[in-house]
Amino acid sequence: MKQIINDLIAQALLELAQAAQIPSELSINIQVTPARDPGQGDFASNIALMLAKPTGLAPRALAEMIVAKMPVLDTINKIEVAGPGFINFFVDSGTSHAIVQHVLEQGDDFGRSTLGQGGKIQVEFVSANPTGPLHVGHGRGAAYGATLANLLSYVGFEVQKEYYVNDAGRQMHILGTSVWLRYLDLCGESIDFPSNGYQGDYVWDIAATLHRENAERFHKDAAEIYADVCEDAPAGDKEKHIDDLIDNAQRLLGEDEYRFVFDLALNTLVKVIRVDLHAFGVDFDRWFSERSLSDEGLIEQAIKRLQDNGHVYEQDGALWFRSTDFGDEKDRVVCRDNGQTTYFASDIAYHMNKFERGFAKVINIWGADHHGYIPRVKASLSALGYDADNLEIQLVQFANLFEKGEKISMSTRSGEFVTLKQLREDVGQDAARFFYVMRKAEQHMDFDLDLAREQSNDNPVYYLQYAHARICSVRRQCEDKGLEVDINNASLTRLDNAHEQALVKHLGLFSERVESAALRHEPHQVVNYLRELANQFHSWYNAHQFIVDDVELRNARLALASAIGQVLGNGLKLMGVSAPEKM
RNA sequence: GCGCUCGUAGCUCAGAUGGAUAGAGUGUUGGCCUCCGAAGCCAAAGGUCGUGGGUUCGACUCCCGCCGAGCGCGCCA
Repeated sequence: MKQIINDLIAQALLELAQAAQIPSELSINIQVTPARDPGQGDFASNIALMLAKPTGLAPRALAEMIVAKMPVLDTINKIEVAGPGFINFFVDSGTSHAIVQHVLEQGDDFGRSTLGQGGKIQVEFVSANPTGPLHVGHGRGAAYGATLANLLSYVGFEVQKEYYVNDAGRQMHILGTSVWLRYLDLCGESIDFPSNGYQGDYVWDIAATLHRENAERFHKDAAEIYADVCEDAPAGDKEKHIDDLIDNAQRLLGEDEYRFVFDLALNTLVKVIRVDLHAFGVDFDRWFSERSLSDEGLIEQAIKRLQDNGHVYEQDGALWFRSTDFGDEKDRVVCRDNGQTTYFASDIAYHMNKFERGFAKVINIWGADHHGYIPRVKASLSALGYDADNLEIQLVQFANLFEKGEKISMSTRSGEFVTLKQLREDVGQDAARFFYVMRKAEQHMDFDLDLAREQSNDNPVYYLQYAHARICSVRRQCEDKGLEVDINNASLTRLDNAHEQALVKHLGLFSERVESAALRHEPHQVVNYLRELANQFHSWYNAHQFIVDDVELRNARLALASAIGQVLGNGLKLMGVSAPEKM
């Protein structure tokens, strides 16, 4: 309908141009928006306001001219000029009502589109270091990423969901060494656990498994372990302290044995994370190992390609990528003076690999604390010869947790955090998923745990689910009463009160809203749409009886109700939220 | 100091490419179940859109200054 109106305006403008009443070469961007008020019809365009200046005509006069040139269509009852020069379109109710039939016919596919034309798009999200279980801070990215992937898929993209596993690097070594030290404790050694080690209970669990299955295999003497180790904080340097311990662990155990402990810790936690996410309704198509990049020589390849393109120089014994040539604020080291490549070098190789895999678009969902990292990654893509615009980095702000009115400070290192699993068990899967995507990603969000726990029945998600359950209940009532119900051939023109007309109009906006939410990466748009739909439904429900003696009217109302239920279900499914038939 | 994300009702938040009278939820106050599910509906109240300028027919939206919040600014990951 919107497109039809768009065409109408375009045609009218063309005729006006041909009649030389307006200049012919105008850059026009016709805007047709859903009207906000029934008195303003169904759709409105501000075209006359926008063209007032370039044509030198008064907005209202121009609007009248445009309207006069518009062909008469039987799908549009009335076109009028209002306000400062808006053109309002009143769509024939029979035409509007067709949407109800359309929804019922399309069913679960209503709202789908081919907008993406099968374009390959990758969404990488969560990608938390496997140094501990996921906590509530990771939940937002998980829920958001999964929903965004659903949306993109729904509008016709071929979407691949990926988790980048940081299985190389210092943090993982600290974890491996933490596990080993706990293991030594279980072996009876007296261990002064490093302040910078990972202190969560899960570290003990992994150490216990290591001890149970391997007995004394990795047992070394505490005196040797602490030989030549820098003193821990507060007297010494806690960073140096842990690094020395890692060095000793590698030396005493040897490469293979050290790797065994390291991999046990890594694999255990990756599995914990995968199971947690699955329970949260979030599944990935691929878990990409950071370590595989160096194993397969991709980091070398990436650096060589940068060198070949002339974007690398040597200084102070290190290799630098001249990212300032591409807008970064300073150049970045890719290979240290000790010969080791940096984390950034891995990331360059990783992103190169993403595009080598043929993705037309790559979306990274990052915590907002990584925003300073964006320019250098984009710079590296440009330097490698890719269009950096095909990498879209979506930042997600942290959710501040509040409990008993106080902000909870969390730290993976200290083991003090609320896990995603705990949250899910507290407030329920549906509420947790819904809560996270209710708000715009860039918006700072307060997450009141007490409220989420104690008032979970007041969570907005129930408002939507309740509407769906009510609709199902009405259908059950009809069955119980043995009433004749034929929603597929209903006389939809009987839907003539204000509530019904508003609902019909709102149903017609779903597809467009889903597309907008997908392209703009804003799942909350769907949430808001559904809340409005549920609200209109509840109002209608309270104002009118559905199960009436008039069969024709009853069928019409049940058809509309069913269509609403269908759209609610489709929308909730996109967010990973269930649409219960009973509550 | 520089950069990024923000600042909208008591609180939590919506307000796409600038458009008509800035909206929900929650909280407060008052109504609605002999009637399809009251986890609902209706009504009232609540605002200098952080602030000061600018751009124009029109600014919550765009530009600049300032105030305030969070986060970044390593040969860490």
